[in-house]
Amino acid sequence: MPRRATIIEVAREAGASKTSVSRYFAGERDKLSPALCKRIAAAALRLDYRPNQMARGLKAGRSRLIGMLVADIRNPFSVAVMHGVERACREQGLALLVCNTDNDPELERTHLALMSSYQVEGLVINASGSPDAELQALTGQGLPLVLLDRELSAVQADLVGLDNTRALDLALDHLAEQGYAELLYLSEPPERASPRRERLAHFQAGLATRRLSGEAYTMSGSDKELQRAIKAFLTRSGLERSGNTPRALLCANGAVTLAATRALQRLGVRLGETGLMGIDELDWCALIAPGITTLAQPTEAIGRQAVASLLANSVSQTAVEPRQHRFEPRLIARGSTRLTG
Amino acid sequence: MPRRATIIEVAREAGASKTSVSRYFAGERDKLSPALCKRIAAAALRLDYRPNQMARGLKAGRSRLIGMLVADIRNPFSVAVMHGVERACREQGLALLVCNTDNDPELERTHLALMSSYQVEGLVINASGSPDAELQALTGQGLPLVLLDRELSAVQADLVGLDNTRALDLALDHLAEQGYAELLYLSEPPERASPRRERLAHFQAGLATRRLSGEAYTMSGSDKELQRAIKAFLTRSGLERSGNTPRALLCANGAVTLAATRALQRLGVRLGETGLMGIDELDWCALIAPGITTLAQPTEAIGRQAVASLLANSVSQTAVEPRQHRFEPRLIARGSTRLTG
DNA sequence: TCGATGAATGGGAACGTTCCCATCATAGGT
DNA sequence: ACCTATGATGGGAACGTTCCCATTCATCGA
Repeated sequence: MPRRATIIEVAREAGASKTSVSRYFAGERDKLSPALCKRIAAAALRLDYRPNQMARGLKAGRSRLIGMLVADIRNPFSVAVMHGVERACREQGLALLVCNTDNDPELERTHLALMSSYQVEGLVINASGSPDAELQALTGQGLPLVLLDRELSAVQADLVGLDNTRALDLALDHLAEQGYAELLYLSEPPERASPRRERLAHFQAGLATRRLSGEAYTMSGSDKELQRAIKAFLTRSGLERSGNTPRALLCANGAVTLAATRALQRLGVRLGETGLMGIDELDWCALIAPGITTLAQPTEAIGRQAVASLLANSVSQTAVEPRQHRFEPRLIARGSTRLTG
Repeated sequence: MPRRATIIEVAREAGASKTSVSRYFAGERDKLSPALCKRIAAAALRLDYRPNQMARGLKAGRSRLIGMLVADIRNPFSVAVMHGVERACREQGLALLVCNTDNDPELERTHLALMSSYQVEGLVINASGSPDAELQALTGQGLPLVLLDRELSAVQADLVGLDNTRALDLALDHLAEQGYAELLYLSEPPERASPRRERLAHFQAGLATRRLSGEAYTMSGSDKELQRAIKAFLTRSGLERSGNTPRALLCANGAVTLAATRALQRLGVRLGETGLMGIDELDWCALIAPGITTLAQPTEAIGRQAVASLLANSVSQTAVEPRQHRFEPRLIARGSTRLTG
């Protein structure tokens, strides 16, 4: 079983020194004479040489590795962003070490330690808990961090994510325009995740100016419970105006949209007549009866920006003020927010 | 900015030698006296020491890294398997380096080289092209490989994936049982991906014994084309029996199911009356009108088995005969294969 | 009492790089 | 002709580990 060739063997084969070979592969070919370059290239090809990244990482402290910590890898939003991150990394010649925490703060800590032990050069973090101490330690060591989607107040780092203010403005405008007057906002528990809090807050804040009435429900447990809450919202008599005003559900993210759709189907509700709108665009939103209206996040751009921020922060070692990169959602209007009456 | 502590510093702090500290962290604590263990533990804690995996990987040749090459990271099936792989790795103290090739054979080659340069200890490969030469080189170096879902005849490696024979038997049995007699099998181009070929072959092979008639259509291009093909299938007069026999569509994977569902909706077809069934279970299959019948793959198990195979092959250096691990799908019967008439 | 055994511990080379510094030739300015 | 700047190249230490090989010291059977 042939061992992999080392830089020394290439050097010997090419009749050069290991320094020259190292230079060649470190992209300093302009410092080498064309003749030497050619010899090294030939030798490397003959021996199928590839620089050992472990050795590189050890000596130079440059692992060329970016870590990405994802709260839930089965969330299509996360995967879509990851796709953007991956592309951006590739363009920079970086590899991506992915860790999924399954929303377990304990596992999150473990994985953070793991990534740091691999000397990652940057970390994209979609937090599940609040590993503040760990992250502070890492930034303290000069490791560039980017927070993805979820904010962590104790951590000085750039944030990339959705412009939640804009998102809720868009959503509320659209729903109001379409004639819905009473809204039920559905969200997962907002305590731990900052976008949930922000969205909820902006939902509440945006109602008055549009003369909408609305309330929020937090999905804590079972589908059953959610179904009951929706039913209660839909069947009770009008609040502000007399008679039955058009009502709509607004879902805080893709998971909620899924659960809400399920519940509405069980209740036998006709979409459109009862409005339904969700943040996050998913494959199937176009397929449910008249189509579900969504706000699509520019996931690819978010991913790319995450890497860009990382790179920017690793260049300027001086601790710059953390920046926020908020991206605009795109409204995809479909039948679920079209009153048929 | 504090540099990270090294093994030497821990040794000094603990009043021990670096060898002992190394032993401690390599899991050879039983070779150390309890007193020394305690001192080292305390020192490591005080200095927040973490072994440098790059150095480890260099010296011992053990990177503790597993590479996973995914053809399409936005495919929910791939992500689900990846989730299983990740869990299994975690249990073994392995980290996962993920590369997405976006179905680009060229990129696949690049990523293979990348992973090998990180000295991964095993490779899970969901191939997009046929990087035979590269993979042979890697196995030649003693790197354990596992093929995921897609077979590569030139490569001697275990395969984990779906039992496609069983899958098509299940599908055809179910459809026949439900009273459908004429089938249209929809697939993406079967040339390059072995499961597509296998499924198609077993579809064709399984028709006769069940007295089904069927044909296959390959989705090459636009939704429009697919829609036209489906329409042709549905509207032409009965083939074997006179009159209109019940007809059904069978989709080779999740992506096809999505496209077919879209097409059927455009055509205004009622599901059930026209049967629809797909391989791969997706979030939304339960949500489309009467529910779409699917064959669910045990993705988690597939992922775990991939890692298990890797581990098995890295222990026994003797080239064992490659094994195939074929998993049974689970039928989830829904309304889309229930004749209402 | 003594060498043999074995357990606990430590010193140092090696893993494959990078990078500082040295060397050497060539050329250019005086 | 000489000194120096410049460019091409190479030697060797170092990065933080692991692991082979000592070394020490207590224990034990004869």
